[in-house]
Amino acid sequence: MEKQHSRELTFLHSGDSLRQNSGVADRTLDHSSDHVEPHIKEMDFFSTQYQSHDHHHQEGNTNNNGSSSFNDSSVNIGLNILSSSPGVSRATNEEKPKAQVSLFVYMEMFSGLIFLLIFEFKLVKKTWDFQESALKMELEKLNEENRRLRSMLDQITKNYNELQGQLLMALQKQAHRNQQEQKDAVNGMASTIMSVQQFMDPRPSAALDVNEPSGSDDKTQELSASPENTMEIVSKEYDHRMVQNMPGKQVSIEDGTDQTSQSWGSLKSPKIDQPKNEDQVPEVPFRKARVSVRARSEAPLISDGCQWRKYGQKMAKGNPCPRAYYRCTMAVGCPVRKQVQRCADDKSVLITTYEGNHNHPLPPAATAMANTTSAAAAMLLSGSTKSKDGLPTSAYYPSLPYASSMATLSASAPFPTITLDLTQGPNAVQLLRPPPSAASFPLPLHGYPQLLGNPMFGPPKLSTASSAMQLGQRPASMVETVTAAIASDPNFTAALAAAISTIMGAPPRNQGNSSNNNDENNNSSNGMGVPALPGSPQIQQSCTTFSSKACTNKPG
DNA sequence: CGCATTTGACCTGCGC
DNA sequence: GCGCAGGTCAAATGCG
Repeated sequence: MEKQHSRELTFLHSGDSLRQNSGVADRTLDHSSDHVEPHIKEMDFFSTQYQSHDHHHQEGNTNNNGSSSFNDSSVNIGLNILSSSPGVSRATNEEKPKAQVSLFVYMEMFSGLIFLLIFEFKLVKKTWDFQESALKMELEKLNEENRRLRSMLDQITKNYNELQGQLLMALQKQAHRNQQEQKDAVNGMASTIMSVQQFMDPRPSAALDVNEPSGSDDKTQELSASPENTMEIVSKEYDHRMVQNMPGKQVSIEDGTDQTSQSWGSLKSPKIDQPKNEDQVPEVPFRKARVSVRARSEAPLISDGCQWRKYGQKMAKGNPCPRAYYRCTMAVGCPVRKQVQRCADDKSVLITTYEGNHNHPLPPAATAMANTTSAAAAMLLSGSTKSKDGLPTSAYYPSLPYASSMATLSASAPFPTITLDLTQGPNAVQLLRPPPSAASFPLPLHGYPQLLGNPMFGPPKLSTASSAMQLGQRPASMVETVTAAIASDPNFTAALAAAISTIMGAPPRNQGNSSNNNDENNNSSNGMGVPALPGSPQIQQSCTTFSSKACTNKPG
């Protein structure tokens, strides 16, 4: 017991004096180990009584006896320790100073150690405090930046909403004008198509005969008699519907529903009823459009933030991988469905095809994808339905918020399908350049509440002359615009020719057209990313491809 | 036990 | 009219 204490203390000694003392201690131990042991057990090194007493005696010894006292203190240290208590005899007190010095050294060591520990603790605490304050400052900085961004976002949102309101107002005004000028528009369109087709393809087209203006009031009915004019009817319906629904649309926008979704929900009636007059237009089911997203993923599903329930799985022809069918379950009656299938050529590519629009608010995680698909669908639908203006309707290039790198309009799918290829590099979209005469306008706002209501992303820009015309220009200027576009861009001309050929039910004439794909590119492009115009008589099949991808679904 | 998934049957549209 | 293929339904099954 006593030996252990001695060893510890000896080990803790430092400095010359301490080394000296360690020798003293060793000698003491060697000399009196047998006697000291029972007494040491009762010793209290931490007693204040001892400390003050020892201190006092140590000073006295140092002054009076000097170093000699150290030499003589080698005997009976145990007794010395005991004699440090008050009331001991004088004879034993002679040995006391030397032992007290040793004790004092130990105590000094302890106190030094404790001081060191406290110092170290304070140092660590200071470091912590410093780091904590640095972190706090950083956090405050981030908070401040967050507030700044928030205010910017609010400002942008406000501006966007204001612009949106102005746009809606302008569209409403334009609607009334359009109704009055629709006859002229039809006449202008017919003559434009005729002139363009004669320009591109001099062969006579009997289909054009039905486009001759009849001059009767029931023009739509007459036009609907011929499937070749379905596109035009649809376009009129679309415009009328869009304009008519705008005021009521605001409600839908607010509650997150849209008529497109509802109509898409009724999948059993994809065909377009041919109205007898324009008053019946709102009952016409809207076209189904699909947005296919290609992304590399090993997971069976890409996480788009929505909740889906699988309701079916089929083996699709031409693909060894099964196609799974999912339904959005985030809200009761949500019409959105999606199909998930791995690419037959590249199993690492997951093809997710979305259909419909959500009729419920979306979580932030789902907003990006929903915006992307909505924007893509809007691009597709707005393009094809504005084709009455005689322009290549998909010739715009949205900056979709979800990093679409390539947009493909599929011609082989039963419904208009646009493919967003996320497997490509981000620069791929640069391949798709807008026509020179294009003007930038937001997407048509019909049926896409997510586009309207979500301030996260600005409205995807569409660069299209048709958009320009629809949103602002008078239909009377369409012919001029078409003429200018044709004159200015040969690619545009080729695309238009292909589109019009498609409209007229004739196979596309590849005048300067590099696309010869028969499967998906029947309505095809000119190889410059300028799409042809969809709008074949069967609306469901009216698809346009301006970029053929290897792994798009090929039903049938 | 409730919910999600699986899977075969059924429906519908389209081409021949 | 028939067959094919895509899409959907609903009972069966699995899982937590």
